[in-house]
Amino acid sequence: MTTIKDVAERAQVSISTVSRVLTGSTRVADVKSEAVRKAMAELNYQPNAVARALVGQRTGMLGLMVNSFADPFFGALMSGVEQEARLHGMQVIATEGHHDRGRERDALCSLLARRCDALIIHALSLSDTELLELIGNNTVIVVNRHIPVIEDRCLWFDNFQAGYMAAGYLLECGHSQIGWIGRNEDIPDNRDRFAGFMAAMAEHGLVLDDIAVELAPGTAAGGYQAACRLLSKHPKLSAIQAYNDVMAGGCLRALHERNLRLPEEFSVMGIDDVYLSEYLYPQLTTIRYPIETIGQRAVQMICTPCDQLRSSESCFQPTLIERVSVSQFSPGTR
Amino acid sequence: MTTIKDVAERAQVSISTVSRVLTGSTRVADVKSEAVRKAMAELNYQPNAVARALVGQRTGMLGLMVNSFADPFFGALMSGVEQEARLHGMQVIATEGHHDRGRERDALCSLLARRCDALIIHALSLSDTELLELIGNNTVIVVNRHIPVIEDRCLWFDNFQAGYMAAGYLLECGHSQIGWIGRNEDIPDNRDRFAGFMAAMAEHGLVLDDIAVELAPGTAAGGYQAACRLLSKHPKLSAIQAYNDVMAGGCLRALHERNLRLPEEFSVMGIDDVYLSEYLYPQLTTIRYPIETIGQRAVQMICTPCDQLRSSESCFQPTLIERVSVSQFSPGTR
DNA sequence: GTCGTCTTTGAAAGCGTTTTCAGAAAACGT
DNA sequence: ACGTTTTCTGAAAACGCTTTCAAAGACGAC
Repeated sequence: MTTIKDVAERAQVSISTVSRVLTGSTRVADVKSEAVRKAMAELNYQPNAVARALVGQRTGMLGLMVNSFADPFFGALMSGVEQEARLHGMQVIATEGHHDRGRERDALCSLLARRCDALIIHALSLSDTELLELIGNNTVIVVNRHIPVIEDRCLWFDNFQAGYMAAGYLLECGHSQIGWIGRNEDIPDNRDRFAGFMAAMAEHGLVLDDIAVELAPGTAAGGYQAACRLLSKHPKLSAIQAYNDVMAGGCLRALHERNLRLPEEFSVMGIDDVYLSEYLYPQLTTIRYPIETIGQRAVQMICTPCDQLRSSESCFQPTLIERVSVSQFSPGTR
Repeated sequence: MTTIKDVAERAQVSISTVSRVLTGSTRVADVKSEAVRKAMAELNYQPNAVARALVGQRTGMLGLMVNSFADPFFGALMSGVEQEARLHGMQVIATEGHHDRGRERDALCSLLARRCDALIIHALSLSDTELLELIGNNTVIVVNRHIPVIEDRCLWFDNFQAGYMAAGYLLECGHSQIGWIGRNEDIPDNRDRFAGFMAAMAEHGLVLDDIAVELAPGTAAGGYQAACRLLSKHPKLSAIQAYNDVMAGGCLRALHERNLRLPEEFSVMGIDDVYLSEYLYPQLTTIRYPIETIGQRAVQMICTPCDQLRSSESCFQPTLIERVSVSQFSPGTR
């Protein structure tokens, strides 16, 4: 690799001068500056970002931890982060946490050791305390999580409202026999969405006993299994609300297998609005979780000086995406 | 940030000694080693990876360029890369190329400037020459592309065979009126898959004129549009072969809208076997592109000494994934 | 012609490590 | 008790850059 020294030699100047034309910090005489530029081009010189980071105490790297790269939800998050990062001349360095405490811990340590200028974290398994301890006083934005102590550095989603809105929409469409398919892990997202769902049901005079609930892993297969159980136990159901789009996808399969015409005979609703939901048949009516926007926003919070940052909510609100999978309840169709 | 110097001071030793217990390169007396370890723990010391990289001429970073993080195909690639990288103690640093020459160039330069130990590249827009020029003599694995000059550092997929296999399967199922939905961009993948498709058709005595072909952007929407055109122009079709799963997804929508019972009345086949295809209805029969494996393999090629590397093919072979979307042709069903 | 001011430049220190080198201390053999 | 080997340690150089500092010239004012 050619270094600043090689350039200096070739251009017959000191390395300080080369550095100066590189950073543009100080005026250098046109003759020399030209010579340096020529030498750099001839040697195909590329400044060493590692050395720069060491002396400048700034790596230009943005550490990102997500659960899994393969999950479209995180794909969207990463895309949002990368786009905005590029705008600010930063490079994303990413790790998977895999919903595992040890891995999440390792991943964070690794990012920290690499001296990222800031971290964007989506951690599922670490407790608030552990997380806080790990991040120390590094610049960190926590995504999809509300940790009161560092509320100003969290961006989260109103999961309660999402569940509430979803159920509200189904009720509005005339459904009253609505099943819930949730995750069998006790994570806050699940709790809150279910709580929102229940709140809407309660407002319509429906209480827990009336409601069909099945829990399963948060995968398509899980959604499928839960739907199968739900359908056999509660034949009068006319709609299902799933924890998220992925589970809703599995749910749709179960319904197709029973040869139900969708959405005429049965309605399904998701939450998240991932990439996937447009491809499902019928296209999934869902609640949008603006995860890509949250990714962008996180980077903005990091890269924009506080006073320039248009203040905005840390809690993102859900919006209803009306597609095809939910229809007006028509009794007796089935 | 606490440095090695702080630790040395607290442990009453020189920084050399601290460094030695850190790397484990040389024996140090138990007393001192203990003292150092204690000091490190008390100060919560974490070695600075940047400084290490500078002196060690090794960053432990693996640069990865893909088209888009949000695309499930690349999600799978990234997952494969990250898993294997972690195994080798390397950190992935990722960029999007966005199928844009300028961006791909910038992205590569950025990764190179950061002195990644190796690069894994999926570039769509850069020409072979440009790519070769950019990578210089850095360690690089090129994915999904066959550049003869550096064949030993390429991993690609037998797209011809994939197209051939897909068409072969449809023909085997008794279909003879088969449409092709391809991309309207002239990229090698598309060419090769189509060529394979045509070769299989030719073997069965079908020539170009008999075959319905529609081109569109390589998205679900593109697949949908192409399918609509195809179906209206060629009412006798009983099957469609799509360029990939995503387009096949759009294609399925067009068929659903026509109220065809799938797969009894119409068969659809994809290529890639992305995350998505299991969620489609009916679940997509497709040709598997082992992209995650390719990602792992790329990292192995980088991190494993040549002599230990079980030699294996650079060209990955397709496999048929039989799901539901293709059925035996039964004349008159429709 | 002398002085002060400005511009431009190179030397050198420093960023946080690893590693080489050589010296000190301990252990060993006779 | 004395040389010799071995073990352990600290000083210092190096990695490639940025930035401070001070010196050298250039320039204008008096």
